[in-house]
Amino acid sequence: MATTRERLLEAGLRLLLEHGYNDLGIQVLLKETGIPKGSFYHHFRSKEDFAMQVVDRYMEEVHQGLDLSLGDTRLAPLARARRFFELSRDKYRRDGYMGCMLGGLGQELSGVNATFAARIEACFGEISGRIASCLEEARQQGELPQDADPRELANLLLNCWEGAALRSRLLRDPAPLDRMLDFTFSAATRAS
Amino acid sequence: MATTRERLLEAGLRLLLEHGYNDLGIQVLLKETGIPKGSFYHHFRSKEDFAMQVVDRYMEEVHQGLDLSLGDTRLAPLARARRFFELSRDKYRRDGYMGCMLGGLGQELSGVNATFAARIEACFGEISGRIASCLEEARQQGELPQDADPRELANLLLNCWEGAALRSRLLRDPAPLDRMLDFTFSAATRAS
DNA sequence: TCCACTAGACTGACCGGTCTACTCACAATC
DNA sequence: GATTGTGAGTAGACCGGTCAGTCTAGTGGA
Repeated sequence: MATTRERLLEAGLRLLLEHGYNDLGIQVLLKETGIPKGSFYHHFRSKEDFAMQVVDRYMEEVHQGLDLSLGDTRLAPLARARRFFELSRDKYRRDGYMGCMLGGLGQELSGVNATFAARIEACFGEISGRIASCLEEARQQGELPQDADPRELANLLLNCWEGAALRSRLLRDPAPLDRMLDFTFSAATRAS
Repeated sequence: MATTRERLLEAGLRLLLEHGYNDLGIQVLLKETGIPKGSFYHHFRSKEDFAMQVVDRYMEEVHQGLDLSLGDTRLAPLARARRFFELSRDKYRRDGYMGCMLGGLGQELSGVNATFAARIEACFGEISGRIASCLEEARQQGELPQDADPRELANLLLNCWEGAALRSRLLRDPAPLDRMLDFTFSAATRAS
């Protein structure tokens, strides 16, 4: 049996994705996990602290996905980048197409909570940075135009992906994700 | 002085964009407007009813933007579509780059409230539909490849826009919006 | 007179967070 | 090796505050 802390974070991943931050009550989390309140506040300073640690946990999974895809040297660099998004899409399917937690929490909280906004933006920065390295490799190998800007392109892919993930969440359907990938990747190879 | 109902909706536009749904208390709305609770519940059945009407109001503004841009026959069809997004960007600037209310409420509520999810998706459908008509015209005039699919392309533009709007909200910066427009519009003209 | 509307006190439920009591594995002591 | 002390973790009753929503009273124009 996993530790109390791990069980809370695990449930947090699912519940925060579904409910968002403000709609998720501590009591619901505790009821779902069968863990009493005293334990929760022993392991976490506050609800906000908890959510932050859930985000950390979420990012661990994201980085695993990046390791798996960008590190797959059997693929050409551009295919590795695309593979990351495809792995993400597969993860979304397992979650019932609820989209991306970063996009969800970012939208909900960035208007009010600067700490959260900064954390989520930092997460996007991390992801975008790793994709950018991969795209730079693609550029050097001639898969992208020589004058392409890998960092800009990585941010663009990520942002468009988040938009597609929102639409996918609304429709509970992966189609917007695939359409976005087809369009942006075929466009990226064609122009700077 | 505007009517009580109008003042509430007006404040709702601003406060829902900033706080989202769950973080916005009725009391805050009433304090900001100086309107007593009895009046609120005279004009609106519930908080959810209120938010729905704020969305309706938001969509009126969106349609005005669409009228202004897509109806501007001095521009070529493709430029009209782009103009709509530029007008939206200008509106975001006036709001302090808080992104799009549809994206915000969609992300926050679509995991829990099916009524809201359907309403927001319908809004996206309306917008996308009007852009698609414009893109169809662009296709007929040869601005887009003959085999381009205007409806798909319109959805794609809108989705990518929403992603860029989220990032713009996180950064309080319009750059992601402009980058997205440059990339997608130059790509759309080039390929199907 | 009538009714749309204003006005705000009030309600019960629920919120995040605190508090004290308790359990139990394990280390220190003789 | 039995006894005792210690602290991490469990357990849930409880707290003040806030929530959406209700209720009754009053107001003012038609």
